[in-house]
Amino acid sequence: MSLAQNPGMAETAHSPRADAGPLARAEGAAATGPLPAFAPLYQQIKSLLLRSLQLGEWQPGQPIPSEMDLASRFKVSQGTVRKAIDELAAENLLVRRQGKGTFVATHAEEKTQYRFLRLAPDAGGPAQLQRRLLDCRRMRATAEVAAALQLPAGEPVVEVRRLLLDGERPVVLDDLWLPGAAFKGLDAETLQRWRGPLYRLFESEYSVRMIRAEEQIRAVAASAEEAALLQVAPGAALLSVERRSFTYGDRPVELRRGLYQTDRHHYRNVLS
Amino acid sequence: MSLAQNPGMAETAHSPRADAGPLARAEGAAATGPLPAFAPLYQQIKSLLLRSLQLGEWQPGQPIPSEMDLASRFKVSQGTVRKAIDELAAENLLVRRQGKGTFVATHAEEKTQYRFLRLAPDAGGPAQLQRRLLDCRRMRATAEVAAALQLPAGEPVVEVRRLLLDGERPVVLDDLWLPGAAFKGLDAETLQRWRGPLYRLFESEYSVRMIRAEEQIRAVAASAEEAALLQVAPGAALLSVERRSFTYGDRPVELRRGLYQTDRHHYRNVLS
DNA sequence: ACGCATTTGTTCGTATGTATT
DNA sequence: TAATACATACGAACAAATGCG
Repeated sequence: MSLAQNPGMAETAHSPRADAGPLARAEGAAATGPLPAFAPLYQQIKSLLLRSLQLGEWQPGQPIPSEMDLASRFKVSQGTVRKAIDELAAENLLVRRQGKGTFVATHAEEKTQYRFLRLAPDAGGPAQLQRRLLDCRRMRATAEVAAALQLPAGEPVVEVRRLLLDGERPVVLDDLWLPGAAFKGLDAETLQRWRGPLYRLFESEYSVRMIRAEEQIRAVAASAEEAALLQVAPGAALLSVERRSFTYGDRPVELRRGLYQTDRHHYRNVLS
Repeated sequence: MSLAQNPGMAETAHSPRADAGPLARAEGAAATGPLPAFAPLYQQIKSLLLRSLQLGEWQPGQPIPSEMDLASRFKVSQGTVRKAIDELAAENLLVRRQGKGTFVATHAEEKTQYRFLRLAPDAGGPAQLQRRLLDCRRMRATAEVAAALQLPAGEPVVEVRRLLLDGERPVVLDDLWLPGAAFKGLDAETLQRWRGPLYRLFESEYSVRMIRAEEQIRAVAASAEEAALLQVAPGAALLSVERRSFTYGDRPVELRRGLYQTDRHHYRNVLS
């Protein structure tokens, strides 16, 4: 598809509005929902790149075409492509590597094992936690889970419960729910076999890439069951971290409720 | 000060290293500490802008010179200045307004009253909280407070305790410590008179601008005193939010410990 | 109410620097 | 060493928003 059908554009028509028509229509049909009809060129390019990411044209960890290739594909200057990529890189959807290319971000190679886990030990370096699977079953979504995942009530979901341990000491009790349709074949054995972060499994085996998450954090008192699993006294104060994770197009694909034992760890956050 | 003393630079020497010498020396003398001797031009411009902000050459809420003015002052192109400003704007130190100019960020006009308060009601819009001052006294820093504020032990500090209330209901109990030297004259009466966020007071009356903060979040059990103030049962689970706030040059200028009552509110965070 | 000047925002083009293969 | 790809830097032109006369 040609972005700029007006052949004289480069010389005479720098206005983004002048050429926004055809592209804007194409965007309106994308799964991300209707976009403003008129937008700067680089925003339109960004939307096109986003669409290619969403459609899986480029896979996580793989390079996207070079800036020059994209510029000629979209019939815009390299600088315009660059600005679009800049924003996607700032949103952690792409990763630039000088001399090598621009790559689709992946959970498969992040140095920080846990990009989304903000728990840190009070003393010492980053957390090194072991996983212990407690449960994995298929069920029908409760009203709450269905609402969080934007599914019809009663839809099949996968429910997982697990522990994260710092040596012998349980630190996190995670309950999470996934849309059953997107995670066909996910079961206890799959999870048992898996070494590594869940989001890496989701990405490599189920083509579901988490790109963003929202958390609601509270202090709660441990129930008897939770206390037993985390080896604390019933009623002890725990951090409740309720997370909704999203993939492309702001589609929620995971609901997770973590209970953190914060005697020797804390949740770290940076405000700026 | 001229950034590029080589008069032929604009025409012949686009290499950032070729002209980094004089500027790099100037940077090394700045309060932000030694910087890498060689850096891209726009990074050097960014450092110069940062220095002007730190020295108060441009005040919060006021416009900085236009991109063209800065370009001619530093003898670089407008695009290079632009990239430096872009980064400072991304860090929330500057605010760009099309058609008006670029302004030094300020706490005095943020729509979100509370840029740093992440507490949100479970239902309804953003929090609207009343302040109630409980205590304000001058004291000598404990070892812990001194370490957090990077002061010698025993240095004078201001200790403040206050409540934030949602209507009749206490929601936040804040204890905070400030370096006494930087906040001369701050006392209970000053705080009583003040309407508005503390950071706005700090900025306008004491020329201390918070630009960044780090938080450590835990779940704790309410002490008898805390429980009484927050009108919860002793031992109830509360969110403990320990915050260190920084001004230019990563200098810590506030230690704050908030206890949040999270029955009807939650701490909101976004991961990306 | 209108036009003009100013300032940031967008877009193009070109050249050179730096890192990787 | 050469080719490729991203990074930096310059310049130019026009668009859009704002404020002033």
